[in-house]
Amino acid sequence: MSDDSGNRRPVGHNVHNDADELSSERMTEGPRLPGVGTDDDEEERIVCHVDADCFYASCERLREPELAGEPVVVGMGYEPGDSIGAVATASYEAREFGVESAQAISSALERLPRRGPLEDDSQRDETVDETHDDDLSVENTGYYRPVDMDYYESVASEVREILHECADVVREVSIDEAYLDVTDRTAWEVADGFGRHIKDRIRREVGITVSIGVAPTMSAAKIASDFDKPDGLTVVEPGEVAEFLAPLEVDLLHGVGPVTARALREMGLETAADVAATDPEPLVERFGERGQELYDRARGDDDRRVQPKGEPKSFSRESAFAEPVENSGPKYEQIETLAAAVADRARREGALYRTVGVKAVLPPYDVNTRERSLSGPVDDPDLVDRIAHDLFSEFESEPVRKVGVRVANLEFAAADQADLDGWESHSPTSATEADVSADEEVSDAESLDDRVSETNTVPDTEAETGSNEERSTTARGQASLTDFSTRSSDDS
DNA sequence: TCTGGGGTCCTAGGACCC
DNA sequence: TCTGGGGTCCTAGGACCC
Repeated sequence: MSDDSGNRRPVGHNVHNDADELSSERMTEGPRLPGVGTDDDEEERIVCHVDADCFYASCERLREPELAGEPVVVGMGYEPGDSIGAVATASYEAREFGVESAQAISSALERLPRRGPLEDDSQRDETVDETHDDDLSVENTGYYRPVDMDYYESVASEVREILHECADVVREVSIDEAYLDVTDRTAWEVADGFGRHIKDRIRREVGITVSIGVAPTMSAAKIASDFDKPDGLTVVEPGEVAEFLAPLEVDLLHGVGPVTARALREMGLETAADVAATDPEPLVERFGERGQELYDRARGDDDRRVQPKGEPKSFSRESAFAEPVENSGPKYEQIETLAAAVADRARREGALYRTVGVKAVLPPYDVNTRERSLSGPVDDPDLVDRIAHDLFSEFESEPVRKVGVRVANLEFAAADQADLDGWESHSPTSATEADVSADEEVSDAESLDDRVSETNTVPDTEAETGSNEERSTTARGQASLTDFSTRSSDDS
């Protein structure tokens, strides 16, 4: 896009009494006890939101500099043979053709045909895009590249390193986005210089551009980083927040999607200012807790502190069929593949899971989920497979356009936890590893299972793979216990 | 918007317990 | 017997985000 000479300050400088602007409505804490050193909550924070510009496309340009200035689309599903898929990221040049992220790849191709030798329908995957020299109808075409997460991850980690050098607390939101608490690293008077410093470092050392928003709250910082994209830098000082937000359409507020936006408009609320000025009660009635949050955010109230992200809550894999599938064969095959992938992921990440779920999307777009929880956390790919299979059987004969498998209720076997419980010393056989669950049902016979699986929580970190033999024997031993109460009803 | 993939959080009803 | 209130866990679905 155009080079908008970088940054600008959005709203006039405050002449507000900034302190109350943010804290006057604040909850009902009552008078704050002075000097009670509960938290450092007291202070105005300086929050910085860093958001890479069309990150995947920028990464592709990094290793293929010829793509600079050209329309670039990164996505999946447009390779010969694939027919489904979506745009993950479009460069700004590509966006001018109407290509947007999340768009079906087919409509993207309509708006911006693919550049390259595609004339013959030879199904060769490899020979894509060899020639850029035939400048014949090149004008309105673009470069398409498949998603390469490993590479993007490597670029992202370079960026992360810089961010961690620039702030004490960093919350990575996604591969291309992070919040920084920079309260102790800068001051409002020089915040834009600080932001520029981060941008410059990333550009110099990594080679991509980011947009940055600096504000006293996370939500305002987030919106600010979006304000002047790409390559933007927007600083919203404490007194300016409400003013900065006021003119924004409601759907620009974080957490307001199409559904909520429509509902708000039906309530006559078009902008953040409208929301800020309305009576919060109907909002709460309509949207529950989110309503209050919405109201607060629209007014610039947001007392969340930037915190590091913490452990993941679930892992999942899903995949869509080119067209709805009715035969059970291919569906179960997919389920199996996904179950294995998910279980493998969990194991690689050192996670135990206590819940296994499946997803079946039926035409037109009917999303169904089923899940089952075990009595204790396990690491057991076979079990994931069996449960997934079982849960999915309900959709066995339905047309299905997409299937998924998920594990949740994760537990990460922390090293110190092992020490704490003294597991290592007193269960050398690790006989317990054989998950109760290793035999079918698990869920009934709670009291029995409970005790057994309690022991099964053993952080089985290593030593996993070697002992398969033992494991299965033990499993069988326990199976007899639980079998007794559960088995007979289902099988046969 | 005829809709890919990987996540998070919230809600609501039911089961179950005390 | 037709019955309070509170708490927690489980499941399904929905909205949202990148």
